[in-house]
Amino acid sequence: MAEKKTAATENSLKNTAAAAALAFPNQMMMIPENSFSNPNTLFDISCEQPHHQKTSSFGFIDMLSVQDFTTPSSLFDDDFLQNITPNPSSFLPPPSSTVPEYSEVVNTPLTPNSSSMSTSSSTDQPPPNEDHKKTTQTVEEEEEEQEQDQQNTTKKQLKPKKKKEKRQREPRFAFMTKSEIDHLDDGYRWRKYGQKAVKNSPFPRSYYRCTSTACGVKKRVERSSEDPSIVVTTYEGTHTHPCPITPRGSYGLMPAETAARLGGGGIIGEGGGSTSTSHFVIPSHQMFQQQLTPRTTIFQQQPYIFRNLITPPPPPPLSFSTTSTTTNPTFNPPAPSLFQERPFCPSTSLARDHGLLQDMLPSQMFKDPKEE
DNA sequence: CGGATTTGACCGGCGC
DNA sequence: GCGCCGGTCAAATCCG
Repeated sequence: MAEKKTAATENSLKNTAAAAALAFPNQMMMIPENSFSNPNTLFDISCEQPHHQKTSSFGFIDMLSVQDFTTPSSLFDDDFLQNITPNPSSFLPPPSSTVPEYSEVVNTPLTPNSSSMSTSSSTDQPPPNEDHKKTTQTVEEEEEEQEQDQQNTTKKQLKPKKKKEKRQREPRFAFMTKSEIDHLDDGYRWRKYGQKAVKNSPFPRSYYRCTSTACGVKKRVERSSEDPSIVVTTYEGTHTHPCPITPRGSYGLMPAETAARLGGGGIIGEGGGSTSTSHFVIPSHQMFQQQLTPRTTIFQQQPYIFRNLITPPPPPPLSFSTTSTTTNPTFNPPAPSLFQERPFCPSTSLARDHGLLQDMLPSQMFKDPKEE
């Protein structure tokens, strides 16, 4: 079970990265979490976004569901892939190889401003050496810790935890989305369990948990204090269940399993309940063009992989909440095929994702993070 | 009425 | 040791 979970975790990381890259080609950035407050990094790619932004308005859902791009582009290099998928040839690697939670990948910023992003890092990020320790941890240890962690989590965090052992965190993925909607619908059902005021920010941070039992995936949603139009969504953990999305429209074609591995990623649907959703579609060829623009900046730093997607402010949110790819009045989704063409083949999705991941991000982005 | 949200309290980690 | 802060709990409340 733990093994399964671990593998899933790894896969989620991989898939999420790929999906994010696919979905937000020219908007995606991976940056340290505390760089969220730095709008410059965002504007670097968002404000200057040309007209094509409209067509790049990828929804969160789309991002998570679109995976089957078969592009020859090779934007990922092995470094990154190995960090994300230590065992690229196999998608059932030993759990210890997962450790994406501390995958240390910092991408070389493509923008001048990005330096600010690379310098900052989350406070709870262990030093690289520690990462290594983690990665070299034995499978048993990992599993035990994960189980313990899970138990602690499921039972109650108020319970005394094992000393020494720092609470291990699931891999986290942060998305920055330019949206009026705080809680983007990703196809999963979330229950809000807390809200806290964010220091130095007028906007509170909301805490959500996947409502599915035994699924400990959490996410945090907050707005950038610098740019209120930007929503930072941070996922933590991996779904252990299929996406509960209602089979509406083409989204139903997305393999639930894959969605579940997306660490909060999923497909649009009723899942979010009252929350509105973003929905964007972009043609694959366009995506790849865009992702090659200089404004595409991707940062990764352990233990998180941050993806910043700046999506244009959605029209009336409700217009995005549909699963139909043609409901966006301001944007003509060229490719329902993005979803429909994708074979329902979860078992191969990982391999696909791997390839996608590799294809989606510039190799230079995944060079040695410490080069910064 | 059941599920989701709100919100104040609580806990643990961390820095000083 | 203490205070700050992020994260979580859980009772109260809201809502469909």
